[in-house]
Parts: sequence; structure tokens; C-alpha cells
Amino acid sequence: MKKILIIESKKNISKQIVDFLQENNYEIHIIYNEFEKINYTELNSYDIILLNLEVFQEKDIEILNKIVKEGIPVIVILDKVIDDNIIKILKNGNNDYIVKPFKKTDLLTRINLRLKQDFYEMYQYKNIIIDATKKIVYKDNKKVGLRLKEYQLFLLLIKNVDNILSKREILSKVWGINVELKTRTIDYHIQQLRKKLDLKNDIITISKIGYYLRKEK
Amino acid sequence: MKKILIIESKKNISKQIVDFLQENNYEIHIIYNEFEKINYTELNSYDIILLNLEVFQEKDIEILNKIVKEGIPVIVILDKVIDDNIIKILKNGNNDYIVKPFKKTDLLTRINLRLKQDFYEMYQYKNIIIDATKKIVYKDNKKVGLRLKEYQLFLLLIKNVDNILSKREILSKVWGINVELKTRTIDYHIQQLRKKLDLKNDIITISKIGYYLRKEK
DNA sequence: ATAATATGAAAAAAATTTTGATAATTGAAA
DNA sequence: TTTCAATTATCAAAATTTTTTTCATATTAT
Repeated sequence: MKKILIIESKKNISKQIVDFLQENNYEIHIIYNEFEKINYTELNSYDIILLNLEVFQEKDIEILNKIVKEGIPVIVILDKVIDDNIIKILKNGNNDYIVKPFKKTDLLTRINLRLKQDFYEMYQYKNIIIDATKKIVYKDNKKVGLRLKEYQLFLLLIKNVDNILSKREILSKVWGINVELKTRTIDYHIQQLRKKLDLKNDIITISKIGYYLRKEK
Repeated sequence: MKKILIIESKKNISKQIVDFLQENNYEIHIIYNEFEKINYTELNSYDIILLNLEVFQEKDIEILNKIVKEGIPVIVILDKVIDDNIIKILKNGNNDYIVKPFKKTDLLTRINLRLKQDFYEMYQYKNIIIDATKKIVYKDNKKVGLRLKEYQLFLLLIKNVDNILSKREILSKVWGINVELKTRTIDYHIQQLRKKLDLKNDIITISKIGYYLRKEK
């Protein structure tokens, strides 16, 4: 069960919202207007923090800054006015904000988004960088246009560097379990990867068995 | 001009690399092996930090932790061995690492990626959330499958809430300047958006002129 | 030597975008 | 207010583009 910490600056968040989040399987803790008592390192035991900034004050910025620096996702609940300073601070991490009035479901969406979001899924192999968050592959600083199947296959290879992948395994993981393919499909895509990413000597063929991406030296 | 701070743990980074980064329009500052003197809050005046961990030591972890908490993107330069603790810390933010030996251009790519990466481009309209970073649109917590043209058009609309967009403007911004289209194309896509996103009453038609997305009430 | 894989082009399939025919709506003029 | 011409909405079909698969042949490996 994910834990949410709600920090109230002045007015309390509505009980409705708290109930709603609890119904949606979040464990809720609340700190009421007691900024002095916050132990910032303890914040790390929460999965996400909702900071309810009812009335905007200078000291709020300070507090927000400290929280954000802890690296926990924060969603700031703002009262009508959007403050540029706040937005700037929020950019230093996996954060978000929402302006009143908002729908409970919107808040939930944003919470879910922040928690789901693995914003650091990156891989590297030689001169190739895979930003799996955005599904973009770079080779030598430049985007490489991989097709869906190529991308999926490459991700499978790179997640299994030095592990041989049988054709059967590749088939089921990239194309799906019940798919029947003629023999050339997998190796065509292997060729494409070798060509597009300059991996002629890195994707190894094991005759009759399958393929693997060998470890960089 | 973006500022890079290079922090050296022991051996110096090659002059070649420094020169190369300078050639690429970065302002470089270097701290040599003087961790005690680091003023962590001052780090915030840099856009990105390169931490050159030549020999891995316990105190390095401590320092890295502090830097990461400042929220500035860090790229750790590791000497051969990848340390799991380091990777874990790096995940608390917009960070990265690179292992020696590496190509100058690879380092540059990673620097650019970290800086460019606006991982906070989000828009919201009613029950719709647009994660422009990943080009995903959610309605009521669920992904909506927008096609490219639909997505582009919607982004244009949402970036111009309450501003009337002439068809000519839409055409040039979504389809390109020199494109000749028959009359139904734009409005077909408008209909698709209205349908897929439930915006029948929100996307307003101005006869003979164009369209706009009206401000939420 | 034989079977398997590589290669490149062609075919097929899938997805996306545009268009055309018709219906509904709008707005200006009578 | 009604009418009519023009514009937009709607939906399905056509066209286009992109992606994926397959086939024929060459190459390579066992």
C-alpha cells in the first residue's frame, strides 16, 4: 500500500478527498500546519507528498524547496494563482501541481501518474542510448528511427546482454505467445538492428538456437 | 550559456574533454579534490554537475547524495566498475552516469539530454491530461489513442485556450506551410477530437474563420 | 555438402490521413 | 421570421503512408 503524506499549510484539505484517496488504496498521513516539526529525512518513507498551499507565503517556497530536494514526488495544491517560483522548483524532480477547484479524479490521476512514472529508464550500449521512458533510441547523439518491432526486440536484447535468447523466447516476448511466423521474420529484424545501430559484431547468432547481444568490452 | 561544474575526486578529467565541452558552448568550472569546501547550496547556480569518481570511496557516496538532493542533474563518471549504490542514488532525480572509457560525444549527448529534458511538460483541460513529454493523452485516467495529427492539433488548441485559431494558422502549424488541403481535413480532425475527448461543447467553431478551445469554467 | 542465416526487394498488412457524398446547421438577406 | 446559400458535421470509402512479413537468392557456418 502506497503512503501519501498530506502537508497542510493553513486550511485543511477536504475530508472528501482524504476518504476518496483511502478508498483508492492509499494510506494517508497528514501534517497540519506545523512546518517547524517536519523532519525532512523522514519524508522519504512516503511515496508521494501532497502540499496544500492554501495561502501563498514566502516560507512556503522554502519548505517546498526542502521537500523537493529530498527527491520524493510532490504534488502542490494551489489556490487559484499559479506562482512561477513554485513551478520552477517543481521542475527539479518528478513533481506536479494542481489548481483549485479540481476534481478528485484528476488528483488521483496525477498521483498515479507520478507513482507509475519511472522517469529514469535508460540503457546504454556502446554509443547507443535508449531512453525507454520516451521510447527513443540515440546513436552518436542522433535519434535513430526504430520501428516498434525493432525497438521491442532491441530492448529485449539489451535487457539480456550476454544471455542467449532462443527464437521461441524472442517470438513470445516480442510478437506474442500464439503467433506463428515464417522463419525469416525474426532474423530480418535482427539484421535491421545490426544495420541501423551498427551492431554487426555485437549481435551474435547462435545457429539453430537464437541470438544475443554480447557484453561491451 | 549553460554552466557545468566538474568535481574531481582524484585524477583530473582530461583537458581534451574540457576543451571539447567549451567548444560546445558550455562554461566550465572545476573543483579539484576539495570536497570539504563544497558549498552545496551554491551548486544550484550550475546547470549540471559532472562528478568524476576516479577511485570509488565511501565518502563519495555521501557527497553524491548531498549533490543529488540539491536537485541539479548529475552525471557521474565512473572508472570501470559500476556501483549499485551509486545507481540507486542517481535515480532520485534527473541524473545519469557514464563509464570509462567513453567518447567525448557520448558525454555531450548525455549532458544535452539531461538539460534538454523537460520532463514536466503537462497540460490539463477538464478531465483530460496531456503528458507532452511522452505524447500521451489521458481522459479520466485512461489513455486515449490519438493519432499524430489529432495530437498535434489538440496540443495547438490547448496551448491557445480561448484564442481563435484561423484555419490558415492551424494548417500551417499542424500540416506545414505549403500544404494544400481540401476543405474537409481540418474539420474532420476537429470532429475526431470532439468525439474522442468528449469536447463537443468545448471546441468552438467560428464559421468561415476557424476554431478554438474555450476556457474551462 | 547441407542446412541455416543474411540480404534486399517485393508483397502484404496495418495504420493513418484525406477526400467525397450527404446531412445538418448557420447566418445573412428578404 | 423565414428562406436560401454557404459552411460545417458526419461517416464511409479511398488514398496514402508506414510497418511488417515473406520470398528468392546469396552467403556463411557446421
